[in-house]
Amino acid sequence: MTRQQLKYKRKSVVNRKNALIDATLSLIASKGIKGATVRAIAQHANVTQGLIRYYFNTKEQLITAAYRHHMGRLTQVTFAPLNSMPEEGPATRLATFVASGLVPPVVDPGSLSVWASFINKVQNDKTMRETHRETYFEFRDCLEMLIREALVEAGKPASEEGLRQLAIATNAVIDGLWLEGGALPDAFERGELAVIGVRSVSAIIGIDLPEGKSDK
Amino acid sequence: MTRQQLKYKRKSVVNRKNALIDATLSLIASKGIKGATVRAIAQHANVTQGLIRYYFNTKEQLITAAYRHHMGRLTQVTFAPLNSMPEEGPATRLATFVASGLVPPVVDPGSLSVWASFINKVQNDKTMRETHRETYFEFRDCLEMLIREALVEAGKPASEEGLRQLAIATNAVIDGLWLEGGALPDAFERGELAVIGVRSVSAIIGIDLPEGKSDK
DNA sequence: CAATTGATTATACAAGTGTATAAAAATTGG
DNA sequence: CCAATTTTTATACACTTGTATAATCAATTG
Repeated sequence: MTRQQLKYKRKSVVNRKNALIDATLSLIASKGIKGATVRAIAQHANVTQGLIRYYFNTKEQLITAAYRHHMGRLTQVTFAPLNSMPEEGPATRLATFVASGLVPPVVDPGSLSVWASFINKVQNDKTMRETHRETYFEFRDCLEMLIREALVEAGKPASEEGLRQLAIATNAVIDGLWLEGGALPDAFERGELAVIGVRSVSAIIGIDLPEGKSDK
Repeated sequence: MTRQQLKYKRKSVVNRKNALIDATLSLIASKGIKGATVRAIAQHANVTQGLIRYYFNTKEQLITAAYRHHMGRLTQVTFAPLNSMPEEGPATRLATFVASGLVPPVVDPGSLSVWASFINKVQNDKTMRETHRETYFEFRDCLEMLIREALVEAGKPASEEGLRQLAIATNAVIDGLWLEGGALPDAFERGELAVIGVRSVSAIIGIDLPEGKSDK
């Protein structure tokens, strides 16, 4: 009584894990957390459901890994432009950083959906809460540094408390525009959010920032 | 073979519906959307699970009603202070409006969790998308009006396009601070978000707004 | 190329899910 | 106070969920 089994190709561990994580994020992005069942994930990744447990002891582990992956990608995409222009002045660097978080693929309904789906787990799971906290402060500290340098350059240095508040405010502008762009993608012109973001940050810290981010 | 049935009190339709909606929102706030099962909701509302279907044809209906209820409450709490001071000047009214959305119970982990839990459904369900759209533009249009009046008062009227962008930016500041306050409640002092919010909006629109919102 | 190891599939299972329906209790009207 | 109606409970059901395990196939290695 031999059972006929489908043919398959073996993949490396990281390939499989990434494929499963991608399938998970893709499903959460489109159908929410409820759409990310083990069976749906397996189907989306073109494997059978048993394989998931071979790579992840539990579904919770897969979900947690997917969250880290998503946040890591957001961070990476946002920081990349900054790292590729180490020789520019502080004002330009700050403007670039702000704008890079306000265009696709960071601003995106799916990206927002994934982030939102994890919020509750972040609040209840200690590990995820720590990941979230780190991501947030990584952003904010970077902003604070960029703002400090820009203010020094302009000859208007601020106090530590002042810097903290400016960083919180600037971060809020970015997060708020990111949120709105993801929640109502049709309500804004292309590139509009980035322009508004840079202009607002410019006003908040009291420094003229270069707006016309050359598309190259 | 008569079965022993528990005693109970009958309640009015609106009372029951509200109780079920409250239980739903409470569960979503603490345990996320997955925690809001019909059985858990019924237990939280001290009824048996069958009753839910008596008041709501389907669980989807209950969820949708809960979403409307939550958004309506947020709107109400934010607009209440504004409506209670119709005789104040535009600047004061704007500052009050901004600040009222940046203190509890609007800024709150549970409130954020509920909002986030619905984001995906909002993107996929036409009815909920419309509710969301209306809520957003109700806020933004109100902000735009307050900003317009404040600018006129200060003798710096802006163009329509300029006003639109200022409203988007101001709304983003509020949303961003709201989001951060709900996601990391321990990261900010009490009242800090409101102060930063008013100060930022002040800088963005270029008008001095009264900061010290008297606690009365 | 045979044998062993490791990856993948197939299948089963218990628990939880939303929904459906009949019985029982509470309320109302005559 | 009895009959009719509405609200609430109790129970059942089919389906989905995450997990567990054994069979089977692919790759590696000697």
